Amino acid sequence: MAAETRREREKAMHRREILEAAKRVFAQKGFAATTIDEIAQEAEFSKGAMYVYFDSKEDLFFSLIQEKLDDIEERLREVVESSDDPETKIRDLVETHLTFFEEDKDFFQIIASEQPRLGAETESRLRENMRERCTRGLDLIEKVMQDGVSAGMLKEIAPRLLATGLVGIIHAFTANWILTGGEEALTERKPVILELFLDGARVRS
Amino acid sequence: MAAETRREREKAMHRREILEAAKRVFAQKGFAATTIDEIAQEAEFSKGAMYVYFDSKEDLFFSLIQEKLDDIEERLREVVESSDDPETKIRDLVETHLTFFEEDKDFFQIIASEQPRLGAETESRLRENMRERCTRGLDLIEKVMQDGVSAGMLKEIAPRLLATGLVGIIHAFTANWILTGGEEALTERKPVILELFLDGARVRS
DNA sequence: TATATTTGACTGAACGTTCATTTATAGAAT
DNA sequence: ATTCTATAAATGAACGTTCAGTCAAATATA
Repeated sequence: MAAETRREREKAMHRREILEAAKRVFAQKGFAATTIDEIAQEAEFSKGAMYVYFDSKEDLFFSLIQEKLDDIEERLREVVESSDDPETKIRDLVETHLTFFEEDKDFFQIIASEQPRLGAETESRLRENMRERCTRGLDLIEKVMQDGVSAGMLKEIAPRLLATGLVGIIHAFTANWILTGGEEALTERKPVILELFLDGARVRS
Repeated sequence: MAAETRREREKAMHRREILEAAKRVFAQKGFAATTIDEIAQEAEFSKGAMYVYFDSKEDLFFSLIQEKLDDIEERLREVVESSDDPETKIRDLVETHLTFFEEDKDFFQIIASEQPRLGAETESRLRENMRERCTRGLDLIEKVMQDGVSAGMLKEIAPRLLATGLVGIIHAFTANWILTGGEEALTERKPVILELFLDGARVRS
């Protein structure tokens, strides 16, 4: 009975297509400025079809976000749970981030513009959920930093700040990469990011 | 004739009040989700009064943004034009940024969430203007980095990337500061930011 | 009294959501 | 094979709401 019918396969496919279309529009306009009509047009379905697959605009948006956040969280968890030393973990963490954003610029644009507003209070359960997931991701990186400090590999700086700093650099470089057209691969910037984070910008005296 | 009447003074004052109120609402909800009615209520004026002082919602938003961007650009320019050495300039640059955001969390929230969408194409002249100003600010910092590299004080890394990295760290720390309630002064994090940017997170071997 | 300021009801357009209807499909009956 | 039937998928017109922006009237000021 695991045998899927063609209808089931097509329905799942259509759902995917709508999600992909929505991602492109949300990335360009942001959640509030995006209309269901635009998404429907981009997905080449009628407006009504949107409500066959999703309950509401919010539901559509968060289905999108959550899938991706689950994805990156899993990838980060794999890196963290690998039994390598802290420095290798940091290098892999950067690699994972860059690869992820390179694969999906649109998703980066979405979180880059919606995440800042997570600080503002809100009554939505879905937004609460998104904040929680983002926090969990940072927690993972913080853990790696904690290990690095304990191992004497990283300076005695609050691990949360180390995590914040590294993610900040990664995001800034990604934004810059998108802004400048994204010709070369984003992952090419991995060495510069690591050099900057690990040893800083100053020439040793 | 430079003598301002009370009416003129009051009108200018009311304009300020509306701008301040708008800033609070925009910071919490973002441009698209903010309504003129909310701003009017926050400012304790009628909706109609908004259109006495501003042409449109966009006009109101960009009046706000531009004033602040002018302000910080001027402050940064002062730092850059001071004839100190590159390292001092970088330290002052960080100080200036942190002081500015500490004075005005709301403004930080606004640019943090609207700036990412500047990458997406748009037909608005005002958005174009905002992008230009942001770019000019980064150009200024890039110039400092360029000087640092030329002076042999900074590593041979593309100055644009150095500027991007530093601003990324500053923004990340500011966002973290706001998210955690902002108890202690943001400027207290200046030493950590500088340590991180100049010498990195790794313990010297 | 004349002028400047402020108001809030109003307008028309845009939006999210619903739903009666149409279209497409899969299986049953002939 | 062909027709019939039941079900699922897709549509787009219609609905109620919200919102940016307007304006005639009211109020305050000089």
